[in-house]
Amino acid sequence: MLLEFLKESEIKEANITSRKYQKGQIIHSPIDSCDGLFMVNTGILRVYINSSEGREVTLYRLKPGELCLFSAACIFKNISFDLYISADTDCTLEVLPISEYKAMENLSLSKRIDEIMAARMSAVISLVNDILWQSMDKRIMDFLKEEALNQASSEIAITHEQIASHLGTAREVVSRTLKYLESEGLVELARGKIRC
Amino acid sequence: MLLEFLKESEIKEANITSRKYQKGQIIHSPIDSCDGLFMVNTGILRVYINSSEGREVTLYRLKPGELCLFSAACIFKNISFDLYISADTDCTLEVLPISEYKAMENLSLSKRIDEIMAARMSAVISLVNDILWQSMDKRIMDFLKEEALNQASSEIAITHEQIASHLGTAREVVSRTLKYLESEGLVELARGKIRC
DNA sequence: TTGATTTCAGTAACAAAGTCACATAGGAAA
DNA sequence: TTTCCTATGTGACTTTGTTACTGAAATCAA
Repeated sequence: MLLEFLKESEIKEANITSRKYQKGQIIHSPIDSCDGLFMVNTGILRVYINSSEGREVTLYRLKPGELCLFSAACIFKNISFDLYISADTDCTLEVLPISEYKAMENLSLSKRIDEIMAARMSAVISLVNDILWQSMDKRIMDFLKEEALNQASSEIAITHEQIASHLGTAREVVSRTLKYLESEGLVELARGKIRC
Repeated sequence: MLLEFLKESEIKEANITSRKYQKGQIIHSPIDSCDGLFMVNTGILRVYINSSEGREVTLYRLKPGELCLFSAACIFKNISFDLYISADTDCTLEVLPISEYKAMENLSLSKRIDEIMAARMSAVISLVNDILWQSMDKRIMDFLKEEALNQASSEIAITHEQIASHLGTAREVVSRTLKYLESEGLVELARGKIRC
């Protein structure tokens, strides 16, 4: 899929490889600042940041067909954030080594990256909007619905702690809110899973 | 300054114009989705979003020499956010009409836009970090310090309401926090101005 | 200049969300 | 079964957001 953005001549030279990751594995952290350009083939990636106290928040998730830019953070100057990327499910990626990307002079790829960047910006701005102006009830329900789609089941395998890490809040807050949602009949709770 | 990214031949053809705005004026809103590519010559722009209840939060600010991408939102597909841009101080901009940008096939300009976009992303991610994990005290003090630099004076002309709009919170919260900061001797308050 | 109006700031009472310190409960492993 | 680890529950408290006012300072109009 990565190939569609490359010219015929580039495809021949490009040393595109494939990688597999298991659910939960960390694919990229600030330590490895220049992995390559990833294209998601199967599975879902989670892109997130960390607070100094170890709390997390998911910025956006990447699905099959989507290109992961910041795994190759080094190609962008002026960035000062520490992004982490992990496998939200088992997944396979296509990787274009960064040296090959840098050697390319491909206007359509560059324009395509402009667009992808704008889409990621869109996601993060939408996150700001949610954090500031949505109630925790709604954020949790929205997250559960999305997760039910991702897992293709209304019975979601997830802990309160994991939900808290996605939403950037505390586990206790998630537990408390889920209890309330259960009392309203909106979800059913069990250890490590939620039906909605 | 916009010119430095353009080729010789493009400069000749480019119909770059200059615009002036006064402090507080709205430069771009979701209604005008395609103004052109702005370069800040003098002054400071404020890029922000609005909640459905009319609350605001500043995503980032643009200073002289910086390029404003989302004033030409139409050049990016996949964006679904409603950005507003206003003049934080009196300012002058150089404008490259969007039709001219679209006609260009300029790899270095496109790569440059990748980088600028990454820098904006950096700012918004840093905002997420602040909103989630910084105390209001610190966010307000940091904002005041930045504002003192921008206004080149420790006596800042600003209302509590305006600070609240920058930080995405309520005026009452700013008033309460400023009172506390004043009691700690960190700021001096007067109607419409703050010394820090 | 004075009174009316608008804008800015203060405040109290309450609600929602985050923090801290622990208690309990379900499963897995020994 | 007992032990232990992980997940969840809960109460007390702090911080931030909301609502509904009040009063004070600036501006405007006659």
